[in-house]
Amino acid sequence: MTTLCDEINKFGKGIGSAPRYKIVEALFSGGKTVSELVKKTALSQPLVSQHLKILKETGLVTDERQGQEVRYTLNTEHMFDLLKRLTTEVRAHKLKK
Amino acid sequence: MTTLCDEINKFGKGIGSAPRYKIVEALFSGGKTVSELVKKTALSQPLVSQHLKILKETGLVTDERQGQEVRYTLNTEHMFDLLKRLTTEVRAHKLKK
DNA sequence: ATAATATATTAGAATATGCTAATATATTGA
DNA sequence: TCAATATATTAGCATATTCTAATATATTAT
Repeated sequence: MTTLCDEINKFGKGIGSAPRYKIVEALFSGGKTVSELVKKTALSQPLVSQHLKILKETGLVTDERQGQEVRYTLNTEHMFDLLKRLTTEVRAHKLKK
Repeated sequence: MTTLCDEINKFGKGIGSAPRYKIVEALFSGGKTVSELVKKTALSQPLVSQHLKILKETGLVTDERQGQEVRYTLNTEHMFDLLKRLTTEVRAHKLKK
């Protein structure tokens, strides 16, 4: 079973890397294909693919093949849920003081 | 100047490391001295100090010397603010779809 | 089937991170 | 001042990450 701790930790791993956050940031404006991400982030194609794989494993993005291309999209439901849970913990601590 | 991107990235670096998240987790129940954190996390004293230094640099904790001891506390204001800003971005994207 | 395009995977070098052991500094009390 | 306790720093090794270059796979069109 995965604890909230593990998930937050994975989330942090995802956005804690500069190139990965660059990719996440690019996805805020909507789903993008790998090529589009390569253009937008100025990272090499293999590197983008490698980081997308990690982002997918951490649950931050989802992918969908569309013919020749693969479109990656922010998994906003998951992110939002995680952020909400973490915010709740932080807020609880804040009020306690 | 520090952008939101940089800050979120630093935040991720902070909680993206297993031992560091362990420390952050221990701090959710209130400020603790280094010794207390060493006990609670079962990590070595130098390691805890090293990670606390990083957590301090990323803005996740603050420290305050109390005589012989140093008490570390979660910087909940900063965390809460960051989470709120990130949540806003994610929510905006979520609604856009 | 073959060529063209998009994406993924792999191997290996470069760099960064995490850890332990040893040592240094800071504070307090005798 | 000296010993005791708490914390911080440093050096060096082990491991993990990041990156590039080369190659593999998948899809589409001819």
